[in-house]
Amino acid sequence: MATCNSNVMIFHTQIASVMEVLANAAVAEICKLVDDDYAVFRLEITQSQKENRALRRKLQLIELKVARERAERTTRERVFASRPSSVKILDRYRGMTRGEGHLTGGHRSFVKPTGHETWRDDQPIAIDEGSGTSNQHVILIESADAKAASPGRSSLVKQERTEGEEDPRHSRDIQIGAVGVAPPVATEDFASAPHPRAQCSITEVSGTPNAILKSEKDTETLAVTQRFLHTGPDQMSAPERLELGPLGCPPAPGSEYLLYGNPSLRTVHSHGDSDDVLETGNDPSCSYTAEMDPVNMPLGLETQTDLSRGDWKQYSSSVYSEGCLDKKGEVIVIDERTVKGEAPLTWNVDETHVVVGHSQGRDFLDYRESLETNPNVASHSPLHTLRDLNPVSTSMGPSDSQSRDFFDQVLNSKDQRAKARGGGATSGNSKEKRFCNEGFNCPQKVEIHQRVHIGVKPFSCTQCHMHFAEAGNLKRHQRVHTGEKPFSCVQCHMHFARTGDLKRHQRVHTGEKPFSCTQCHMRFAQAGNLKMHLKVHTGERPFACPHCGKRFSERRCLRIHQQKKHSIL
DNA sequence: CTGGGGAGGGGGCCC
DNA sequence: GGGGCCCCCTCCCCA
Repeated sequence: MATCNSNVMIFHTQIASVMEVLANAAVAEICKLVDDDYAVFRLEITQSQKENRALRRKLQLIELKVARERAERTTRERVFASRPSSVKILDRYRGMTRGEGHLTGGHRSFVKPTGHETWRDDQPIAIDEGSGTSNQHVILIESADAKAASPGRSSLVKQERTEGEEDPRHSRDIQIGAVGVAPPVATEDFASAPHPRAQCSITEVSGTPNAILKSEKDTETLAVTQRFLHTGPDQMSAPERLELGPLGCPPAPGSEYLLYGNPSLRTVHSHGDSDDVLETGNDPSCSYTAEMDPVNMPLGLETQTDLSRGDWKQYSSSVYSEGCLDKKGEVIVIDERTVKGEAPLTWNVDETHVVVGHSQGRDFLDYRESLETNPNVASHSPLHTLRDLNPVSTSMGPSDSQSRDFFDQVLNSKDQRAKARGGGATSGNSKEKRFCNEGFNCPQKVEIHQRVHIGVKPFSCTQCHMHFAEAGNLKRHQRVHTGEKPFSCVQCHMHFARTGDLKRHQRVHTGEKPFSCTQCHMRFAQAGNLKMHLKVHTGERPFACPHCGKRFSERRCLRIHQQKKHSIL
């Protein structure tokens, strides 16, 4: 019995030993697994940290670039300030101030003649005073060095506005300036920097105690920038230089394009080496996904105030593209996108242009008309809606009911406009249907198309105030400034900037009049002329003189009448 | 002086 | 990105 008990004890002891060994082995295995996972986790953390550092570095490069650009502009402006004789004041807003909302005439006043590469001090420039109420002027300041390096490109374009100006941009400037944030120097043209072809686009606000400038992304950047301006980069402290980073990006090229606006009204995923991809959701039909992560968007979102008060500038300036301008010959790289052509591109980060109207006033007119015909539009217009958007809640994805409402309203507005146009070969509901119910294979096209609806016009001309939703339109527009008219008529000596103009002109020679009146035998070479002619039959006289009540079929007739009868310019 | 046609300039937008 | 079309605006000219 004793022997049996002894054997049992030994057996239990052996079992305990085996279990201990097994337990130790299990613990070791678990520890090994934990260590492996921990190593992987650490690796992932390290990679994330590297990515964060890279992004931070990219941000710092942008900040430094802004500072350099501002310093350059300050220097230029000081130089130009000593040359008042080179200032030319042009009223480019004649039409708008007359309520015509059209800039054509104004443009013609200062578009340099073909063959003249630059405006010179001794070159006569028509100064069209236009209306006495005109309160906007453009000052073209010639830059000798820039002219030498880049003939044919005006160096500085200043816009002056008087105190009566109601331009929201101006209002924002006043608002910003009132708190004494910005120094009384030049504005920021984001990518203008020392470069042979560099141009400075200065938006100067006059009529205020101090020339009010652009807002800063944040106060820290402002402080560094101001020190930079006063001391220059070499005088900066080492930590500041380190913080701003080296000049990884070369100075911005000379620019005729200002890529106005804030791509981050919704997030534009166009980074890295990958293709420009807009992660706009699965629905390609005008899908719209916006992301804004405050954690990953450190550019002063906390400084955002309230877009409803007109702080779009601050807003956009804090979220401008983190892209880096680069110039490779004639290829300008912006945010990993390349734009070929003579006209380089420039980021202008100072504000977002959510433009519902445009210079010709057509869309503004449409908006007014919509107000007249549909009072509800007044409270649901894109303008109102944009103002009402919460600047912090930038998510405009389908889940955002407010944003959905916004787009519904904008789309309705556009639809109304299309209906107002009516009758066009491609106008009407079918066109609108094509706008939004058909998919876009290319995400970039989605983005471009979305601009149609939300009115964002990120491409801005550096030589005038015009903004465009598409880069191609900007390029086309710049022929207005360059005077380039590459299309010539073989039957006469006329030249045109566009093929369509030439094609239309050639009807003069061919006698083709494809537009016929259904009420009479009249035929016309242009649809617009037919439309005007139709008023003869309808007796439509929509333009009434506010002074005598006389009505006219055309606005021009009313204007002439007012000029001659009432001495109203 | 006004009405009306001819024609060019230029922006919006789609393909 | 460029082409093309649509549309609006304006100027010019003439009856």
